[in-house]
Amino acid sequence: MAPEHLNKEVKQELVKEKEIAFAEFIKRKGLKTTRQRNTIVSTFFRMRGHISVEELLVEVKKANPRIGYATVYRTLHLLVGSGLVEERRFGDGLARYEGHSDVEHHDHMICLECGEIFEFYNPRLETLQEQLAEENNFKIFRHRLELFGACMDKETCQQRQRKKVAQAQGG
Amino acid sequence: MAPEHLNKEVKQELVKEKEIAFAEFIKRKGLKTTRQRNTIVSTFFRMRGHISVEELLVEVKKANPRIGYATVYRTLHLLVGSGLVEERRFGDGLARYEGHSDVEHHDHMICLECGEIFEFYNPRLETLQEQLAEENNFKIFRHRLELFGACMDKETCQQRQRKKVAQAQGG
DNA sequence: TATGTCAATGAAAACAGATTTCATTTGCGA
DNA sequence: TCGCAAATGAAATCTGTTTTCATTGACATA
Repeated sequence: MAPEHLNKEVKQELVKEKEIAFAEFIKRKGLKTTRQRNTIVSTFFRMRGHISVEELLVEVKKANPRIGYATVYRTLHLLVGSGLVEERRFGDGLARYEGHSDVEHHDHMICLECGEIFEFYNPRLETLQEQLAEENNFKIFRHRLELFGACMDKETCQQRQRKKVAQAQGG
Repeated sequence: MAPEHLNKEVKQELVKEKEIAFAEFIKRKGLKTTRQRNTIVSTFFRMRGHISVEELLVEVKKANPRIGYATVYRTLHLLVGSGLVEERRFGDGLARYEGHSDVEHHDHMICLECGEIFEFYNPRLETLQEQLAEENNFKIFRHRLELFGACMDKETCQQRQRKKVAQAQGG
């Protein structure tokens, strides 16, 4: 269930949740709540997509024209630090920022030795797949990614596997 | 079969092939072969991994100290344009360059409507997976990535599929 | 509510990587 | 060999981001 299928009230609820989560992060770190930060954070979470600093600043200035680059940059760094926001860089030299979606699928890492299955999720991976699909005129409905290997935590697990694979290198 | 399993002669052969491929690209574009470009290109292909401009320049200067930043940048852009080299950007603000491997596995895009299977390969996707695995103390031996969706070329294919998916949104 | 402290702010300067400029050199087709 | 467009190299410039620093403001404590 991706965010675009959520209705408006639910979205606003999510925005509020994120603002609260950020406020908690700020408090936890012993930092201060300021009008500027509130403006920037709530503006950010109300925007969609991959947001550049420039784009965000434009919106922020509508609420408070005195807020400048520096504060936007600093607040974005805090957002990234809080884990609520992801920084991305495509080829154009601009940093772009994206709020995490809360309800997402996950991919898998599967240990061939001990059978353990790790779930993971990475937004960059998702975006990249979308990009590749778009370049190939393909529209993704769902995908499956499975990484097969060995978990490094368990020494024996890793070592035993290495021998097995040496003779039969599957791509 | 990944590059690290190839022996030394085969590797040198690959380097030579790439140099030739680049020379052909240069000729095709009506550009000129120069000592500097040859030096930079052959130095680059003899290096491993994700190479920054700085790193490359250091090596290049060992062969010809008069070669400067500008020429290295310009040559790298040509290499990227030729398709022989991939530009990457991680978070550190430095562009990094990586020569394609020739013998690689591929992933799949699968059209659920017409059943067509597209093969694709993208180095960024591979690298990202490696990064994620490393962050999770996981060593990848192989992986499988399948993108399920619809090919946009065929209008009907795309449209019909969209209806089907609307009711059963698989992640 | 008033006070003191230290983080936060904003404007401008600084910074860093990448690109462009421009005078000079060089590759290469005629 | 000649002519000319492309390439080079050093320096200047550009652009996105970070830092500086004087000032403001949040908030714990009195």
